[in-house]
Formats: sequence, C-alpha cells, structure tokens
Amino acid sequence: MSNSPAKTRRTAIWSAIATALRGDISEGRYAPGDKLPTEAVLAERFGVNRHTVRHALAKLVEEGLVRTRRGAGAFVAALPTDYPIGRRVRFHENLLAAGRRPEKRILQIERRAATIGEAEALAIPKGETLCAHHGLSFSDGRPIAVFESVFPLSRLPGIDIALEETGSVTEALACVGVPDYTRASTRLTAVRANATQALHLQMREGDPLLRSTGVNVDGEMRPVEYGRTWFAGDRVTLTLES
Amino acid sequence: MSNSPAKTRRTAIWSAIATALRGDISEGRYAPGDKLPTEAVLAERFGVNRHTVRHALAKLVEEGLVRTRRGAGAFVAALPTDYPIGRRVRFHENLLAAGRRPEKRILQIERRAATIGEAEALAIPKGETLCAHHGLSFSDGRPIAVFESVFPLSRLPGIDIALEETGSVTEALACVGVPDYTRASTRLTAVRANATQALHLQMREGDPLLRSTGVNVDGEMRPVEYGRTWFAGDRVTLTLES
DNA sequence: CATCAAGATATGTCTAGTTGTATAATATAG
DNA sequence: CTATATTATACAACTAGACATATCTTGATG
Repeated sequence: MSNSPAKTRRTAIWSAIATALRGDISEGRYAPGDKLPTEAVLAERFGVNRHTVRHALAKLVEEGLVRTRRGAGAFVAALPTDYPIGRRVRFHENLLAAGRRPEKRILQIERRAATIGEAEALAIPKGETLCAHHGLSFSDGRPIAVFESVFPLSRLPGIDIALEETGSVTEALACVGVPDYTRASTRLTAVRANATQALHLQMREGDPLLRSTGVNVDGEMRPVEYGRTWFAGDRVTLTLES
Repeated sequence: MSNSPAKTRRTAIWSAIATALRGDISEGRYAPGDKLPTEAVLAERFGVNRHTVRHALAKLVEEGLVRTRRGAGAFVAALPTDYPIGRRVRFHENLLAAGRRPEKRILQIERRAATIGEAEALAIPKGETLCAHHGLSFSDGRPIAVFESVFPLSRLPGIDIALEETGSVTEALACVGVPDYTRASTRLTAVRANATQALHLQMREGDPLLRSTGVNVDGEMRPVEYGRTWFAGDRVTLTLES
C-alpha cells in the first residue's frame, strides 16, 4: 500500500554536499587558498542546517582537501596532486618535488610466468619467468593509486630480492645494473574501480580511475619494467610534459 | 488496549488517522506550508503508537498532501505551480502571472567549449566558446527547478557579463541586442533525480523530475539560448498552450 | 602613522527535539 | 496455526538554537 519493495537507499545529505563541494574544488571553482563560503551561507544555499554542512566540511578536512580556521573560515587546502608524466617517471621524486610526502606499500612480490601482454611489452618470450609486484601509493598519507609492475627476470637476475630489500623500483634497478631508466611509452584511459581497487583507494566501487600503462627502458632501450597504475580520479591530475 | 478489542474494526487505525488529518487539512485547520504536530504529539493525541501515526502520515505523503523533512517535521504540501510552456517562455513573467513569487539563484556562470549536443542545438561549430550558467528556480520560496542554459558567445558577445549583472536571461539578452526571443522547440521527458539535484530540490534521490529541453531563437530565428530545466515533479504542472 | 578597543563574523561546541529505520514482541483476524 | 496489524524499544540522521571562542574589520585616539 504505502511502500513498494523498491526502497531508495539515498545517499546521506552531508555526503551529497561533500561531493558537490569536492566537485567545485576539483573543477577550479574554488582555487587553492580560496576561502569557501561560510557555513551559514552554504547551509542556506543547500537548504540544510549548518550542522549538516559542518559534517560535509569535516569530511573534506579529513580528506585533506579543506582546512578550517576558527573565526576565519574554510579554505581550499590543495588541488589534486599533480603527477607529471614524461620521459622520467619517478613516484617519490615527483611527489617530493610537489611538496608532498610520498609513501609506498608493497602488498606482494612474486615470481611467475609472463602473460602474453606482459611478454609483448617487455619484448621477452611468452611464458618466461618474471618478477611481479603490486601495492599502493600514498601522498601525505592518503592512498592515491594502486599499481602492478613486472620485471623480466632473465634480463634482471636478482631484481625480486633487490625489490624486497629496498622497496624502491629505482634502487632495485640500480642494484641489478640499471643505473637509469626512462619511460618509453605511456597509455592512459579511464575505467571504473572494482571492489578491490575501491577498497584500497577508500572510494566506492564504480568510481572513476585513471589507468596508466607504461614501459620503462634502460640506456640501451631494452624494456626493464612494464607497469600499470590506477590513480584515484578525484585525487590526482596527470600532467603531460612536452 | 483503550479501544474496544472485542469489536471487529472495519477500518485500520492508521487509515482512520489519515482520514482525520486529511479532513483537518481540507477544512483549512492546517494551511499549506503549516507544520503538523510532531509524530509524538499526534500519537499521544490519538492514543496510539508513533508508528501507527507514521503509517498514516506515509499515506498522506504518498497522496502528495504532506511533505516531511527529517529533523524538521511534517508540513502541508503547497499546491503545484502551473507553468505554461508555449512560444514565449519567461520564468518570472509566468509565475507572476500565476500569482506566485518567483525567485532565481544563479549558482555558477562560466565560459567553456560547447559539447556536441550544445553546438548542434545552437547551430554553432563544435567546440566553440559559449557562456553557460546553472542555478535554481523558486516559487514562493520553494525550489521548483534546477536549470542549465548556454548561450553562443560568438553571436552574443558580452552575454556572460550582462548575465552576471542583471541575473535575468531576458534582460541579459536585451543588453546584447536581442530585444525579444521565442521558443523554437521544447522536448519533455521524465527522469530520476540524482543526488545533487535531489539536494537542491529538497527531495529524495531517485524521485521523478520533469526534464524540459528547449531552444530559444531571436527575431531572425537564430538560436540564442539552449536550456535544460529539471522540474520537481510534485511541485510543478506544465501546461501547454495551443 | 601606529596602536588599541570594540564590534561584526565565523568556526567550535553543546543541548535538545524531530523524523527515519531497524528489530523484536504482542495482539487480532481469518 | 498463520499472517497481518499494532505496539515497544533503540539508535541514526537531521534540524534548531544558544553560546563560547578565535579572527577580521573598523574607527577612534595619541
């Protein structure tokens, strides 16, 4: 009579407000350092109580997007992390240069046979053993990407051990005789987050991700790493160098 | 317990309560916009459980007679606003003629490239710069619609500034040399409200909206505005002139 | 010009009240 | 006995208002 089984599990009001403000910020309507409208004004705009706006703002503060000062207002803390993609792609260096505090958590390192795509990208025979590792990247303590990258073991013997000991791609490659490497190719596309990715990135299943696929080569143009990275779309802006 | 338990009840308690409240409303005891007593008070007054009162209120909400807002209360719903759609569509004029108090709140004005659909509707090259603005429409202080409309900047230089200064489409167009305009086409369809729309219109996510897509042209039949409006389905009745 | 005081604003915190939702128990009709 | 209507209880989410406290603005004062 009154209700049908098709009940609407609506998103919380404060959550919708947070999303709206997050969108305004990421679209540049409020630039970094800008003062957001006062809580009272926002409450009026959205037609809700001030406490509901405060809940939304608290969420944005928790995410690091907004910083509040009592008596002064709420200010946009920073734009999404700029992540330059060019000939030299170094996670730690890039974020340090942007004034961020980078962090990396390796979830797994394993040896396994190469898939067809991996073998092709690394220019090795299909089914050859390689070293794969995947994990999470953080900026200022907030997860911004999940990655999976593989190395040809035949070309880089001991890379798996070096990776485990150093926890750094750059250092591990240096350990096995690759002092420098450059990005040979990068492909970008947008996909939806699956459950696992959403969990790691603290977002919702289906939220947009920016997927980057790239191959790094050594000084003699031999592929040394084939990596895929899924960036949280609302936290990262990739910038392309000429 | 207080009511005769041995007798067979022809009508359910909640139904009787709904009828009583419906009568109070139709007799003017509660005028449109008035706040009904709280569920606790009504439960006390009718000598029943709060849930039984809620069942009655749910029925009235379903009928469209009552609107509830969590934390605020239950209110007698205002009558739907008649909104004529014809050759001349003027938000303010239409509502003033209907004896309402119109209001408009522009949320954003920006310049950006035209999408394919917008370029087609305005008969301009794809990607050309246009002026877009979106916001909210009110009738007697209640939000009844969200809108987004775009203008071709090449054909109407300065329209964005005029819009910002006047806050009125009709006046802004007059400022840039379009003294009069008429509706060339209108398309209507029903859609579900997303979280943002629901928030602005103070309704629930998934509630039905009436979407109107229209193109306005100047005296020489050149498109000057391409607008989309989402009306709250329970607050507006569109009326078509012959 | 520099400084201080007072007022206006804005966020932080607290208390209370109201609707929304979930779960379980009880009564009544069929 | 079974299904439905009603009661009972608890908690979550949102509103409403008041007050404290930090910050900014303004104007008077020397």
